[in-house]
Amino acid sequence: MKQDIFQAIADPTRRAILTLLAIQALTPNAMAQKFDMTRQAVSKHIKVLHECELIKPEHSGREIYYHFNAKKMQEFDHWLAQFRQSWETQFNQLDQLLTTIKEQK
Amino acid sequence: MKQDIFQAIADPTRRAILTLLAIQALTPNAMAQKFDMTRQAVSKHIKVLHECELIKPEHSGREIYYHFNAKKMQEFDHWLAQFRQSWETQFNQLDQLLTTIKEQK
DNA sequence: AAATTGCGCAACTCAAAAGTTGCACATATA
DNA sequence: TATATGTGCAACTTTTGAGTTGCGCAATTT
Repeated sequence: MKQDIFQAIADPTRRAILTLLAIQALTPNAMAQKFDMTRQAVSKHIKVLHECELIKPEHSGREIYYHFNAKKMQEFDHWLAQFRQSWETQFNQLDQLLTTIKEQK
Repeated sequence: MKQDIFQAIADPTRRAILTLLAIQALTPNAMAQKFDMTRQAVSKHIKVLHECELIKPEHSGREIYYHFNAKKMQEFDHWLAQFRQSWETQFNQLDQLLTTIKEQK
């Protein structure tokens, strides 16, 4: 069952994992040590992140290093794009309001 | 209980509501008609979006128009910023790889 | 004032997701 | 080969969240 990136980042632990992995690749055990949580719990988060391809595994002997996949994270950027115009518009309106108030003085 | 914006956008219906409201302000009833869903169900989504300030109510008689709050949506942009460097780095590495392959030909 | 309309709130059901425990498998080390 | 280590998978419990039904309140309409 394919996971969706929006749900993947909804969880604080998963966001923390992504922040860690953006700096350096880590094994599941290494991640579990960072958070006060069993390895299996972290492993489930890893599974979610992996299924939606936000992270990628790199096998090295019996260890698995998970890497952050920046390309996938860009999908948020694309989703956000539809709102950029809105916030620019709202800020322009704010500017206009401020200008109007200034002129009224 | 304060909601968090990451959880707010995790739900597809709430994302659809945000997309609608970015275009124009709507009442809860108007939203419910857009989706095949009871008004109360939409109302719960509105509550979540309102609690984390992604939308703002504007009372007009007995109707309530909900507006998209672009300023709040920018928080995603800020959160994403920490990863921008990562994906630029990864793309530069891809560029270098492609260049290397090209030179080997 | 009575009826209608638009809303929000609370209680309930049902499904999904987070976390634990236990197990199986592959890779390393003695 | 025997043992230890790193990992994923499955079953289970507990919590969370989406959606419905029913109710009450405030603003309009007749």
